[in-house]
Amino acid sequence: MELRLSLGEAMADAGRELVLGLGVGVGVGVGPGAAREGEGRRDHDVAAAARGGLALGCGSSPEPAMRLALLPMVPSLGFPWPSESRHLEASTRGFDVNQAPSSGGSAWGACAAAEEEQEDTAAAARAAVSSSPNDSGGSFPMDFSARGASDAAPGAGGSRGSDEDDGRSARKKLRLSKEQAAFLEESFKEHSTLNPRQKVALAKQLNLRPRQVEVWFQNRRARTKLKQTEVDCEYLKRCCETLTEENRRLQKELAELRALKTVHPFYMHLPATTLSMCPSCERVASNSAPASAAAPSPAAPAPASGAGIASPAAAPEQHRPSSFAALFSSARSFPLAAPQPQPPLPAPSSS
DNA sequence: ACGGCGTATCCGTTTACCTCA
DNA sequence: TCTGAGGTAAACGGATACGCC
Repeated sequence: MELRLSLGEAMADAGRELVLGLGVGVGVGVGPGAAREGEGRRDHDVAAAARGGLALGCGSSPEPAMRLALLPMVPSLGFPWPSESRHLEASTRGFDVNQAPSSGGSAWGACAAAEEEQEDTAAAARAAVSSSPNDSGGSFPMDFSARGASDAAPGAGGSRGSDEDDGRSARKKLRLSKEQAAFLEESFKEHSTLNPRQKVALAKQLNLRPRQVEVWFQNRRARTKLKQTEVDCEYLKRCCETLTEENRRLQKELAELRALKTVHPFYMHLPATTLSMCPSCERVASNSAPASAAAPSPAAPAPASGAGIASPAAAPEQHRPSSFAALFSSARSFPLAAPQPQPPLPAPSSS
């Protein structure tokens, strides 16, 4: 597995909240399935992923064993978004992959008035744009004029409006001004999807075509998803490394124990009460019952076909592990992230 | 129930624009 | 100063889902 990771600077600096409950078999559900909400539309999948939440499910577990909230939680700005079932609550969002533009006011507060008047807003946007061509947004915040807006304006109004609508053959790609981008970013932080009214209102506010706003949000969602995928890859990479290290440690321990058994084959046939506990068993016992040192060891022999985790509740009265099965059955009780130091091999008792 | 239509989003791709060596 | 490579982001077209009639 080769993973290349390139986290954005904002992501690298972002405050992160890592909630782990990782099982061994890491099944990955990023966005879809892991955070599906209700209707089962793809919109929700991406939106859920865009919220910065990662759910890693472990196989059969019905609920995600791990939730990764890697992006900073941005306080709600209280924009007046219309409540729709497909829209997500603002409190759960917080992605700001690129930057968090500092905007003094509410983007949607500024748009609210524009949203009220809904009649033929596309035509109004056209008129607004045509009034300020090639102005690189010098009159922010209330007058957004894109560079080269005059080129983009004629196609306003129609979904999938193309530059060829006005007879031009080559599409002219205009760069949004910093102010426009910041405004869109603010809006996106509040809601990652737009309904038609919001789109038109934003377009009018920014002197852009609704199609441009739509495309910007689409691309923005794609960027968020890409960043989230990179973060997911990084986490899975760390998981893989941890598990590899754990596997390596267990293999080494197994080899040592086999060697021990070969040197002293009679070791296994001695009565349990005459055996001295090997360091690994000591470790298992201490991990399983740290609070009750005087209590019988819970590291009882586990069935070979068990789930691999010795259950203290299921363990009958046992004094000491009489075989190495307890060791193997309890291996999973070790915390993955904190490999245990390797104790030296016990000097085999010759008595 | 089924199909047609309009509209929405997502995805992959193209391409204009920008930066830098 | 010019130029080409590479990156970024706007825009496009197709696929698909959903609601309405």
